[in-house]
Amino acid sequence: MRIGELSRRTGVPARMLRYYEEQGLLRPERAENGYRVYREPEVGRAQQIRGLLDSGLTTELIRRILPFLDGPQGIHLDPRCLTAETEALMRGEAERIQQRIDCLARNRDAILAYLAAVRPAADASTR
Amino acid sequence: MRIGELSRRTGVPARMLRYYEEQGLLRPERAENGYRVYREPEVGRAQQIRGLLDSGLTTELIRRILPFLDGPQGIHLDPRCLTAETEALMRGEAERIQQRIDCLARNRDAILAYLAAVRPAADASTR
DNA sequence: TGGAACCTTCACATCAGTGTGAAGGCAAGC
DNA sequence: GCTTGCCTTCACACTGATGTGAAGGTTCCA
Repeated sequence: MRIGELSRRTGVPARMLRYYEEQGLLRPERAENGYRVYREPEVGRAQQIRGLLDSGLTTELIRRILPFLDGPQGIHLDPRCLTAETEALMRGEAERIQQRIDCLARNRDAILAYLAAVRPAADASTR
Repeated sequence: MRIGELSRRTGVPARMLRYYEEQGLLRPERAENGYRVYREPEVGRAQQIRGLLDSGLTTELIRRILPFLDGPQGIHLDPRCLTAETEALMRGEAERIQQRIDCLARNRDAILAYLAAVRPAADASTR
């Protein structure tokens, strides 16, 4: 598929898909006329990148951990490519991601606790 | 305490503390000489703001939900101030925060699953 | 054949968060 | 006193992510 369709299917502006490519996050092939050609897996990939960026990760970090994140089932990288340094990076990043999660969860809970306290019945009725 | 001490205690640069104030996130009092004077609760508050910014929330959003987030125990806002619109905003934000959490958790799991698969023993030994 | 809708690259602009430095006032110790 | 360090405001600059527009090539359909 071309960039327009991927944009429509993911909700990610075409401009951003080009930017992600520029940053080394997506590597679409090219048709003979120069058009970008995306395959099916790029749909999830683009959304994943979007989510991580929204969560405060930088393109630089995403680029480094993305190779290890190929979907729920698959480990697509030869373990021999994993240097001790890279492993340390990944453990550190997992930890920092965890800290973000904890921070967000605390604040989500605070919001929900407030709402539950103010509108005791609403929580059940609106869900 | 003054801005320097708060900065040292929180790890947040003084420049940023001034910026958060400019954005309406912190409201320190002023000494007679014009110096900012922070109280004890601002320590946690500054760290909370930092964490939320790092997690991709904007100062504008933080400013709007912060009044409802006054610590684990306390609801410091009169429920009569909660309009239906504000309540909807908060529910929406709680949901978007949840989406961020889910995204981060998925990727954290992917990282850890990869590491566990590559170094089956390391996970237990390094923790 | 022509127009509509898509694609390309290039470039400039905006926004939030952050860094940094200048110029000057205040406070505490030698 | 003077120096040192902290504080103030103001301002300019950078970075990363994003918006937007220009100028031009491609695809497709009527």
